[in-house]
Amino acid sequence: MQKQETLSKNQKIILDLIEKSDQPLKAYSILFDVKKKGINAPLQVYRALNKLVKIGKIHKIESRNAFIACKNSKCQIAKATVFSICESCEDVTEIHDHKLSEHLRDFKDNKGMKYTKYNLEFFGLCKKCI
Amino acid sequence: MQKQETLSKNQKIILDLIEKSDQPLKAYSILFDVKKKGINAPLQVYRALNKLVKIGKIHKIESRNAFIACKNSKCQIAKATVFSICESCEDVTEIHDHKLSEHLRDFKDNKGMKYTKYNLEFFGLCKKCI
DNA sequence: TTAAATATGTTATATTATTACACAGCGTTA
DNA sequence: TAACGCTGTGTAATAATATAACATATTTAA
Repeated sequence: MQKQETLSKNQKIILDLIEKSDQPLKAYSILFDVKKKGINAPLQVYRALNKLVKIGKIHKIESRNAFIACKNSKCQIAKATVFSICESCEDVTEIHDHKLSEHLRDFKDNKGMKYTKYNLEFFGLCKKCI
Repeated sequence: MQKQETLSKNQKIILDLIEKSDQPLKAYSILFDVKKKGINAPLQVYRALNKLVKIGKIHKIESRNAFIACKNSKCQIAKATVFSICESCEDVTEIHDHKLSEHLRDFKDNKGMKYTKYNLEFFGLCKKCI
């Protein structure tokens, strides 16, 4: 909870914007929208985005280069993310599936690698687009 | 098998290069390397890459914007990919884990979405970098 | 109260990817 | 065989995504 309160001015502006959207936003579309709030340069946006990703307030949809708010209040750290993406309407939903999370969390390869994070993206067609 | 033989000139040149590397290559580094073979423009590279991804000969590492050859002869279609990525040395390995694949293949959300594809990337530290 | 860490603002530039246009080769089919 | 669709090539221009470098301010903690 206190994480939210210690966000800086730019971070708050950008998180607000992303939280108002239920779909992922792209960096330059964010930039366009926050110009009226005095944020003028891409770097200002990317700095805020990077921080927000780091603290788990938002996630990056890697295959789309876009950023979506995390609705899971428990998810303070962006270390385990699962998304479904409709390839027709581009609707993106974050998935919280206990069983799946367990499998992913418990996964061990045979190379002795130590995992700290994962990102899973499912692609297909949503109900509306089938 | 016959897919390989029907690749075009540019597609072959670029697949050869990627297959010689055990690590992912970036589009513009590929472009640099194939200039001596007469491929001069980014678009020529991206067109070949897109085709090779589509037929499953290579995969895109989304979090790195890089392309790696698929070593799995069965994997003709890029529809189910799992990678481990070392965040220190950037070593990337494709993972084939039967049990994990099963769980991912069988996953159903509660939204009636029809999945055709997924991509999973694990991040952490490899044995050498721990 | 100084140092370290974090954030800001700005300019320029690097990196990644696509649009648009002209044309070539190949197999189908009418 | 000619017309067509499909896939691929080549080239130029440009769009979209992201970072480097520098100067300065603010907050935090010792």
